[in-house]
Amino acid sequence: MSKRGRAGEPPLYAQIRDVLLDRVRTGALAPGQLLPNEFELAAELGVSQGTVRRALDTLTRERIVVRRQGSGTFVAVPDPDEWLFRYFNIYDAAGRQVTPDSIDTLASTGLANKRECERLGLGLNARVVRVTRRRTHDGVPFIAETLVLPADLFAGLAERAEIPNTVYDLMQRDYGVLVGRGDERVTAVAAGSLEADLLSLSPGTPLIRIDRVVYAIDGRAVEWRVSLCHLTEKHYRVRLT
Amino acid sequence: MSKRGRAGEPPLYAQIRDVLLDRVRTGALAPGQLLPNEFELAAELGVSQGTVRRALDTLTRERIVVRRQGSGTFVAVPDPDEWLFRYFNIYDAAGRQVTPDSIDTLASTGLANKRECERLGLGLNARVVRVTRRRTHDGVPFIAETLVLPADLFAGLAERAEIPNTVYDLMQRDYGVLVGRGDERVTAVAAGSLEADLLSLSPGTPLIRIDRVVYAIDGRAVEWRVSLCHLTEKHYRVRLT
DNA sequence: GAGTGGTCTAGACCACCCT
DNA sequence: GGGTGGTCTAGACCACTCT
Repeated sequence: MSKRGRAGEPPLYAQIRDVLLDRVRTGALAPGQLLPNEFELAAELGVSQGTVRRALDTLTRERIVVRRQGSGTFVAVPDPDEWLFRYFNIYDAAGRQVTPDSIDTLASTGLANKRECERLGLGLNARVVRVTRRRTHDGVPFIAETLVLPADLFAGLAERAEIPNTVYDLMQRDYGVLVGRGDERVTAVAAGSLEADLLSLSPGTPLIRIDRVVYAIDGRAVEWRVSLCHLTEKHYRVRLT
Repeated sequence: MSKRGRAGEPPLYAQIRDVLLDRVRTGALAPGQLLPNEFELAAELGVSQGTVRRALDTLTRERIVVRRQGSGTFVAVPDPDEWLFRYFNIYDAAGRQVTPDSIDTLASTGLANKRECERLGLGLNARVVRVTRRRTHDGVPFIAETLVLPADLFAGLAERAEIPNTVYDLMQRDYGVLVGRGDERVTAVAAGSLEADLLSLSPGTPLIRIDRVVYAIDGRAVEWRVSLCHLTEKHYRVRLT
């Protein structure tokens, strides 16, 4: 890392961000841990306090760290509820975010098929963990979904006694995979006989099909999920900015 | 505006942001206009250059201004293509954003009904402009939509010879309404006989229903739109962050 | 070369949290 | 009261754009 931004090199504050992010990724800084204050970090890294601040501001926006005035800067702790809601954008008629439960969860491991390799960016002969489940609201099933995850990243996942309601904080807590962003493709489909059965519908009922790929902060795809949702008095919410 | 952040007062950079935003809103700074440089603004407003920079950084993120190193800071010019794509999140199978055209556009003015008043936050006896149209891709109609706008904000809109393909840059160019954000509710519905006719489908075909309210930067609702979309080989894309 | 925004530094004071 | 992040200032140098 050089002091002056020589040709093509990223600015100092971005380099500092990367250094700190690496410490979180490798576990040198663990979730919940208090970071040194700005002046200590600045001295250690050989930059000014303002540059450290700028790096920490970036990490705050990326939800990697949490800053509390008067207390300090902490590595963010993945919170199950927060993660459940962050990617679960279904709201009821009154505008309240819906809290789903999971039932009939089944997990297995197998060889990835062509489509799975494609969506997850895996090589040939890669193994995947597949999870199927139904999600309910007030006891009524309204989503049937399948999750596909690279088995080498999540060893032993299929053998766990229980798959939690949200897998994203599990990824971060137990497997050290930092979730960064996701990409969804939404379409409308007619319920087939399978979905009709799972969700107690007439075949042909219109459903929302959400095809989601989630990427780790380093860009690797870590989950492909397809959710078929029957939305009555509920909707999928998108904020346009 | 006070120099020191006294109890409860927003920070200086936020106050400066508001001052500059007001100049854009009132037209004192017109779209495309070059702003004074950071030092001139700082001198004029009685703050330091760093504080002005921070305000301008905020306005840049909000897409109110555009900064070009070596050239200066300009008030953003609403660009039809940019605005069309910004809120039109439909992509084809190859991942390319779809460019829609409009046909059969009809506009009229009338008294707002209860639902319209509700969604647009209008008082009783308010008038609205209603626009219906179909949108096509490669000449094939795939969306039927209705737009509802407060008539007092958009005087003469219904009488225009042509309603453009995207109304959002029109709002900003011709009516001085700065578009800030939108909120969409997505559900799946079965095509009724009307939609089936408009989009050449069999009744009962699953459609995506997008119910959108768009708000100006000052928080007023400026459009309520319902789009019924038939997505074959296309999808509605959502980025999760 | 003149002018602009982008980066980086150094230092001050304030508001807030904890003990 | 001592330590932390949040704000604000002043000034330097760099990279980029235009003429």
